[in-house]
Amino acid sequence: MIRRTIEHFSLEQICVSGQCFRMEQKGEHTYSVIAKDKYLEAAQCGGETIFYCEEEEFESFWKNYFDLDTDYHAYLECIDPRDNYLIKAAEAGSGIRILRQDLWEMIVSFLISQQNNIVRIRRCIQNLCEEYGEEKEVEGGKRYYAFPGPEALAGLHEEALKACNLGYRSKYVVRAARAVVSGEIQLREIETLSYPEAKAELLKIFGVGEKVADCICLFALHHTEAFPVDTHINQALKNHYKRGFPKRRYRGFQGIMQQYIFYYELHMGK
DNA sequence: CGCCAGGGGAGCT
DNA sequence: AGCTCCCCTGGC
Repeated sequence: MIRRTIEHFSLEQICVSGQCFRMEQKGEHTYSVIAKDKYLEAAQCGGETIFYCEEEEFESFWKNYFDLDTDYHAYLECIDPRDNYLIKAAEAGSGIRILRQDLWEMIVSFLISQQNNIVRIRRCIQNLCEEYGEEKEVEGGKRYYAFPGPEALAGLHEEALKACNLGYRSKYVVRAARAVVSGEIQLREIETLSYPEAKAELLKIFGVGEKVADCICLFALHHTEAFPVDTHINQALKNHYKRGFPKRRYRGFQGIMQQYIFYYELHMGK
């Protein structure tokens, strides 16, 4: 069990920020997360966060996963004080972190996300994991399912994934899995590339377009200059940035600002 | 039953 | 860059 007081960190905000589909609220202050083959429960009371895991696992995995070594205060400080909208958005979502998630998981998750809502995306991924992920067990006896690797999905027929509720996105996932297994798409190599190079590689995957590629770059590769534009962001840009979002001002970390805006649009209503 | 929207994408021009 | 068409579920 690890206790930490962390500035600009909110499990609740991260959970509903829409970048992770395997994090859920368990109790009033408690959350569970599954990432790769790992399971974590965490709680937040006041300014203190409790991670229910061994120190070794916290240090070697979760600390990096939650991006705890990054100074988000510095990002918040950069915001144009005259930009009332962004100031409000960032205040509302100041506890958001850009998680460092697994590349394959993000490819599949955001392939599934297209023309889909968050509740259903979560269900699709849960179905996928329960059906094809390896079953794991934590000490308390609690069972969970790891995310299925490309090998586990490459041999499937499209119809099999339709049973997981993926609908027409099934073929995207199966084809992506085959591309990885065949070596046509090399995940380890993509991880070493710059943002434009990685994005170009990801765009080669059937079913991956601009928006999905940017989500993968931001949430898996931590290319914080990626600025995914979906319908909500598009709406916000139309309403608040008629002359375009000031990407120059936030060069290199527009993606952080995107998350504040996305969170604000989705949860603070309009 | 029909209609439509939900964090798009492919394939055109 | 902008357009059309495609695609699957769930809610109304």
